[in-house]
Parts: sequence; structure tokens; C-alpha cells
Amino acid sequence: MKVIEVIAKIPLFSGLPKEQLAKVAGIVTEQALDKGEAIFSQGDEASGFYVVTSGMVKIFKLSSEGKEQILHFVGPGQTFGEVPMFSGERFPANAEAIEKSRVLFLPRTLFLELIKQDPFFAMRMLSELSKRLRHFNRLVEELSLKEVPGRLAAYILYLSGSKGGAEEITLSITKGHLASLLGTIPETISRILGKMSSQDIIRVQGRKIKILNRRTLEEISESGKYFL
Amino acid sequence: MKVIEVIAKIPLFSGLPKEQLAKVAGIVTEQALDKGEAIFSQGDEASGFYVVTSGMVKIFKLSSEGKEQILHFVGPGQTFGEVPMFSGERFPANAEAIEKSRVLFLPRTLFLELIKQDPFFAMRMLSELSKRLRHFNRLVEELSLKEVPGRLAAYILYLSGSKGGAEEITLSITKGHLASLLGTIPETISRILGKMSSQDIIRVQGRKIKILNRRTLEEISESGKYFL
DNA sequence: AACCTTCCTTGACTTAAATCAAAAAATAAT
DNA sequence: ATTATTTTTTGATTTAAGTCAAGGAAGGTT
Repeated sequence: MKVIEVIAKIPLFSGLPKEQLAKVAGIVTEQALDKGEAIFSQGDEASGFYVVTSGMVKIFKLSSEGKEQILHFVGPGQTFGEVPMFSGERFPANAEAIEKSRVLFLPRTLFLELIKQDPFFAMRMLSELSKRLRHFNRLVEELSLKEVPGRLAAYILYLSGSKGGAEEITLSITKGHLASLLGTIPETISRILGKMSSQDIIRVQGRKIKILNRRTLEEISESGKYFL
Repeated sequence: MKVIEVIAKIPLFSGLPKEQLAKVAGIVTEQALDKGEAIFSQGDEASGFYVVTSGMVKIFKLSSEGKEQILHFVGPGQTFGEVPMFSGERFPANAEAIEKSRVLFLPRTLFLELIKQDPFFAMRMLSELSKRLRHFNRLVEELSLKEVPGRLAAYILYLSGSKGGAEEITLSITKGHLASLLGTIPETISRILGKMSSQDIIRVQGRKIKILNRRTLEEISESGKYFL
């Protein structure tokens, strides 16, 4: 697919007039990444931001002991690394492809120009950042106020909800990544899923999770409590 | 002080032409708040956002058991409640004055108009939101990857001004609020401060903290580990 | 001063979840 | 297929920090 077609499909750019799109297409550079390949690290100088065109990228923090906290995953059409565009010059987290992926790099200058010229572009960017703020809002709430079973229940319900109340969902990530996203470790996830299965709240087969008792799951999510 | 003078001093609005300032001044409404008074609650409909003109406001989440996680404090000149302006219509957290305060309320419509008319205003807003994203970034990192002593050490160092700044700092909040900001409880803060004092890392007198051993404090902050 | 809140500290105890270790399953590679 | 690598599970143990309870200190008010 041509770069300009790819760009036209990215929500951030959709709606831009054709000449603008062509301009963007002329400036961006594409990058192919293997699984596990790093895109940038915390503290790196940021001279632009990225858009995923295929594959999946994780944005994460590392502790000094090597524990990883995933902030979020970025899939096709989504952007990452925009924050240093506005305040500060360095990336506040790490980015790494978790599967074979392609990303576009957009230099800061292009970006600032678009904002100045097009108030709708600015609005779209504001909307994007505020969505991310909401996400962090929830992440902080869960990390601080819910126990791990509550976070896991909330995540399962979130996955099921986005598919319009589907009773069976499929994880698009490993359970290890899920653990890191929920601020815990694989062992703990494994134990909780096991316990929930034995109580017929869910049924787990590999990456497929079937919700058997939504009501209980909601209680665990809301109260943040669940006795193993 | 006149409302227009107050507004002119708010970073978000500084730089706006006089007619714009006058327009803003004509639209905003002022609100006086007593200590402990709520401004909005999570889930409330948002029809605008706020600027603190005096006093101090806390933005926080509550667990179902009543535990509080403070997201941040908002002081004079700073804004809060802008996120629902762009995505969603409801406040994602609670806001409450922690001392006698005054806030200005700015309706959403005014705001959207300013953004459309003035790209610099949009830029300033983007800069503000990205600053907040950085803050959440750090909060998530600390909650998930550092133990409480690490978070506390980082906070003390932050107050002192990361470089070889002031050796004596004064908390502007209660230790209970500090606990809530760091995602823990007053007892834990008390114990850690006590231990650090007994090891001559700091000296605590009421709300004043004197740094005696910055090196050790930095180690605790960076490694996130400290054996009580 | 004496009173009353609010805030802070200390001690004994409990608990959720991390760590360590090792095996079993599932995927991918040759 | 067979091996190799990654992912997941299970069990025993440790630990950081939360809970409960009660006593002090500090600050504001009359």
C-alpha cells in the first residue's frame, strides 16, 4: 500500500485536505521492526513522533530491578511518542515492537506546522491526549485502589464490553504482557485465573476466556476485592 | 482584585489580546469555597472547567472502601477539569478544596471558541495536557515499580529541587495528604520518616524536613528499595 | 487556659502479592 | 517430527505494607 493511502486512514490525519496529506506523505519515513526491537528508550531525545501502520508496539517503564510496567499498547492507526512534542524533549517511557511491525516517523516540525494551520488538527490532538489522560487516570486508580483480581476482572469486562457484551473474548497479548499491563507478575495472573475458573466465574482455554458469571466479575471489579 | 486582572495572570490566558481577556472576564463566574467543600465528583456532567485563583484544590479518586488516591494538587493560576472538554462529558475524578479557596468556572463554549480562534491557545493547552501526561507517567511508574520509601524519597528530592537544591524543605500539605498522594496511608509514611530520621538521612520537625544525607536519599529513590 | 478537633505516631497483627524454584504446556524452529 | 524456546502453571516461602487500636501532639476556638 502507498504511504499516502496509509496516512489517509490514520484517524489523526483523516479529514486533512489532499495537498496536506501529500505533504505529510512526502515527509514521513517508514520503519520496519522485528519482534522485540526497540524504537526508543526513556530519556532519548525526541525529534518527532510515531504512527503504527501494522503490528503492535508496547509503551512501558522499567524498574531498576528490571520489572516492567506496560503503560499501553499501540496498534495500527494509533500514534505514540507525542508527549515530548509539547513539553520537554525526551521520551518519558520506552517503546518496543512486540511483533513484526511497521511504523511511520513524523518529524516535530511538520507537526507544529499542522497545528498552527489547522485548528481541527489541534482539536484532534487535544482529544487524543485527553483520551490518554483518561486512560492514565483509570490506570492510577486501579493500581492504587484495586487489588489484582479487581484489575483483572475490570480488564476482562473491558474486553468483553468493547465487543458489545460478548461472552467469549480472546486476549491479543500473552498473559505475561497482561500481567505487566495490570502491574503484577504472570504467577499472580495465573493463580487468579485458576481460582476464577474453579469457581465457574470464567472458563479459560489458552488465550480464550469465556465469561460464565458476569455479575460476580462486576462485583470483583467494582469492589476491587476478591478472596482467593 | 478585578476578575480581568486575575485572568491576565493565569498562564493559560496570558498573551491573549485585551478584548479577548475582557470577553473571558465577562463570561467566567467566581466561586468561593470553604475547606473541605466539594467542587465536583467523579461522574458529574462537565459543562466547563476551572481555574484556581487562591487556595488549594485536590483532585482525587476514591476506592469503594473509601481509600483516597490524590492525583494532584491544583494551586493559584492552575487549571483543572479540562479533560472532559475533549473526550467524554463526565469528570473522571473528584475535586475538593483543602483550604479556603476561590475558583473561576469557564464554560466549555468559550473555551472551544478560543481554541478555534487562536492556535497559540491550543498550543498552550496541548502543552498543559502533555505536562499532565508526564506527571501521570511518573505516578504510574512510582506506584507500580517503587516501594513506598522510594516514592517518599523521590518526593522529598523533588521538593528540594532535584539538583543540590535547598537542604531544608517545608511540606505544604499534611502528612495524611502526602500519604494519599504517594498511594499509601499515614501510618506507613510516619514509620518511614521515623526510620529515615533514626538513620540520620533526614531530620523531621513537624512539616519541616532537613536533608542530612542526599546521596542515600537518591539511592532509595532510584533503586526504589529501602530496608526498614 | 481549657477545650476540641484534626493530625500524627507507635505497637501488634494480618494479608495480598512478590519471590524462588521447578515442572508442564504451548509455540516456534530446524 | 524432534528439538528448542517461550509461556504458563503450581507449590513453598518471604515480605512490604495494610488494618486495627489506642495514645500523643499540635493547632485552632471560645
